[in-house]
Amino acid sequence: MTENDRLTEEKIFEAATAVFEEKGLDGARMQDIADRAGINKALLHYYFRSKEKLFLAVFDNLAEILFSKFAGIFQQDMPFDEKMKYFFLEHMTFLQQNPKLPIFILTEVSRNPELVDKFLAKIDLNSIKTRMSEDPANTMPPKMLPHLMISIVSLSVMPIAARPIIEKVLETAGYNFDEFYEERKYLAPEFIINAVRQFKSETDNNTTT
Amino acid sequence: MTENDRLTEEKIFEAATAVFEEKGLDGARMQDIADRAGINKALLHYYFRSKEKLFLAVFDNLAEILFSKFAGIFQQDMPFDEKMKYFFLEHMTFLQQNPKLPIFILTEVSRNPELVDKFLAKIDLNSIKTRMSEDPANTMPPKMLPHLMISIVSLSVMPIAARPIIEKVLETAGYNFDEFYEERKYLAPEFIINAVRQFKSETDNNTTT
DNA sequence: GTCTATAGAAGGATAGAC
DNA sequence: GTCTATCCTTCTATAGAC
Repeated sequence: MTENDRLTEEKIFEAATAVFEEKGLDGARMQDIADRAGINKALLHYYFRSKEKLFLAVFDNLAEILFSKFAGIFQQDMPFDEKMKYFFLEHMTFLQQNPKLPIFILTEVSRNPELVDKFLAKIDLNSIKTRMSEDPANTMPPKMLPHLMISIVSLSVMPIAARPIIEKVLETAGYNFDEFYEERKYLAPEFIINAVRQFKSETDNNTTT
Repeated sequence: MTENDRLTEEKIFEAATAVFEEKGLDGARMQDIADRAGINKALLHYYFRSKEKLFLAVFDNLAEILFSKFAGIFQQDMPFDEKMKYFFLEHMTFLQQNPKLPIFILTEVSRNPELVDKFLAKIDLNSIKTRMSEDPANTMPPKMLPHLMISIVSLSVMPIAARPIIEKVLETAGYNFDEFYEERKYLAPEFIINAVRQFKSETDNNTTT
């Protein structure tokens, strides 16, 4: 029955992931998770002891997924401009398929900052930094790197995190969110590339002056 | 006792604002709000009937504050570059003083999108659009305006919304969040201005070709 | 208007049968 | 391993005294 075990535990885990992602820790109900998994509440506790432990397992997994997505893409070995185009295409498509993920992580982390430590340990930040600083960025002071990286992530994440608001505003102006989002996959990297190129030439000017 | 009424209702409202902002709708407890306001639970219901009604009052007020902040700043009458510098300085300082506000609004709206309608009615989107399109942006297609505006807001909001994560990552690299945040008040507008300037010259090239 | 006391419902967790 | 039944706590909400 080990096969059966695995299946049940997995069904619970998937159901819990969906419910926590949708409702958050406080809004999630063990009953909802049980219903969604097609079993009863008692089994949840048999497999995961408590709501908190179940939540931590789910959070851990989701945080890993979200952050390995950053890391994986940044670590691609290609020129900066290509990397930007590749990142936004991949990352924004990923978020499209996981629209609740950013808000879930941001909210839970905001209300319980200790959660951050758990998943940051898993990520090799240095290798991302190295990869990023290989390209045009090496013309900028190291201090600028965090700004650049956070700008990149901001442009990618916000449209999904604020989707209900953006969608309504766009509708008011006669635009469609899905179209907007597809456009943005291509415009966002241009935006970054332009900003960096401009910055680079400014730095060059300063240096040559 | 009308004076006293106003005071009590206001105390409750302030306490509720703090608790809802911190814990969200599901995590907030009427008991916490009562304690914080220095009264008892029964009085909450005397003034606001139910938790939901109290929440709606609080949400409404906070959404108004957050969005009037956007609108007010964008409506300033000054050249585009100045407007950007002014916006990031004002807005990021405002968020610094209200760090829980963005996550609160984003989370509640994400879990109950109907909330959006309520506060969007209050905002004059057209006047913002007009103000924005007066400047360099009138060299870009109208379709680009939403992208630009959402990019601006993204760069301003994300550092606060993701603060616990960013803070830890920065620390790992030997940087300090507060310093980073102060730098960003000045770097973010440069970033936008550069990206737009570059775009503008590209458009010009295309036009002259 | 403000309080104490309590109703009534819901949710997390466990006992015990199969 | 899975279920039913139930305990116990917590939370919203109200009744009723002052």
